[in-house]
Amino acid sequence: MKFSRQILEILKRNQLSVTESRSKILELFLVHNGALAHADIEKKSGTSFDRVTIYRTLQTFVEKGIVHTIPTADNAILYALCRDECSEGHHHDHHVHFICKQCGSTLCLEDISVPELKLPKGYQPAQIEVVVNGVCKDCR
Amino acid sequence: MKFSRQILEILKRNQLSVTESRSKILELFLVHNGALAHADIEKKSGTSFDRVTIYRTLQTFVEKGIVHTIPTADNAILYALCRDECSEGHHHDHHVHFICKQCGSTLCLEDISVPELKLPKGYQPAQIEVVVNGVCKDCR
DNA sequence: CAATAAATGCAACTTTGTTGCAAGTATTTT
DNA sequence: AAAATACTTGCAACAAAGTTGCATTTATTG
Repeated sequence: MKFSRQILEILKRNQLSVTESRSKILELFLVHNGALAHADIEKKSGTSFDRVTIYRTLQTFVEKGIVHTIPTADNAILYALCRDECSEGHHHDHHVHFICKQCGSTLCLEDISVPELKLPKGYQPAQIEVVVNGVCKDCR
Repeated sequence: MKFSRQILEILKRNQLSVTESRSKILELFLVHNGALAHADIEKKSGTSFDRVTIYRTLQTFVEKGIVHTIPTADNAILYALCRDECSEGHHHDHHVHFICKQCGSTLCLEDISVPELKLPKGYQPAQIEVVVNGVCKDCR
């Protein structure tokens, strides 16, 4: 049960007790550096955790703002690490996600800013999700 | 079994046989003028159709480009009518959807153009989905 | 109107996600 | 450092969402 300082730090900061499943799942996100679906985690963790535990862990992470969900056209829920700026319950208002058609991996492009949108009269925007589909730099 | 000229026209144009479920579901989309989830259709059609039929009808409509799916944060698949410009299999490359927090309805804002995005080097965009969350003009 | 092709409904099944509760593990307190 | 407390986990059972094969019904074509 020796996990990196970083992992312990993240969990502690969010007032979560440090358990093996949380540490391990968080490690997966840190290592993978992209979005993961529930199924990915189930596989990559080596089937060691109960399905329910994974569901609950992800849910907790979302609530704490450690991770956020990404909507996709084919309706698989994807989860990705938030940057430090994400505070509890309040994620970035603008988010750009890139899904590669080839390798299927999903990346958060948090450096890319979402341009202003002109909405019709009367529409008040609160959050904007942008999902770009295409070919990533490794797959060309 | 008297459905509007428009409905027959859409089905015919897509080489689909005119059946009651297809006509009725298509009518729902035309009347509702917004996005519908599978569950909405099940309710609004008056439980007259089998669940499976609805799944298959929606799938067919998506394949033919009559309808497209909208990714949402809470991962319910939404379907919305495509404009005429959507040809088979090739939908709009840019799409703006607005989901109202209050009334929950989802609209396609196809008149709104998606601004250019600057992606990091090597990333080739193919399709851009923009989902805006907020308050619609009727709910203010 | 008959022949053919396609769509529907049913049943059974798979996959995905949820809930309550007993047992186990982490944290806090002394 | 051990006991008390609080939280997490895994199991079982369940609910919801989606899929597939096949017999029956419905639409289209000549």
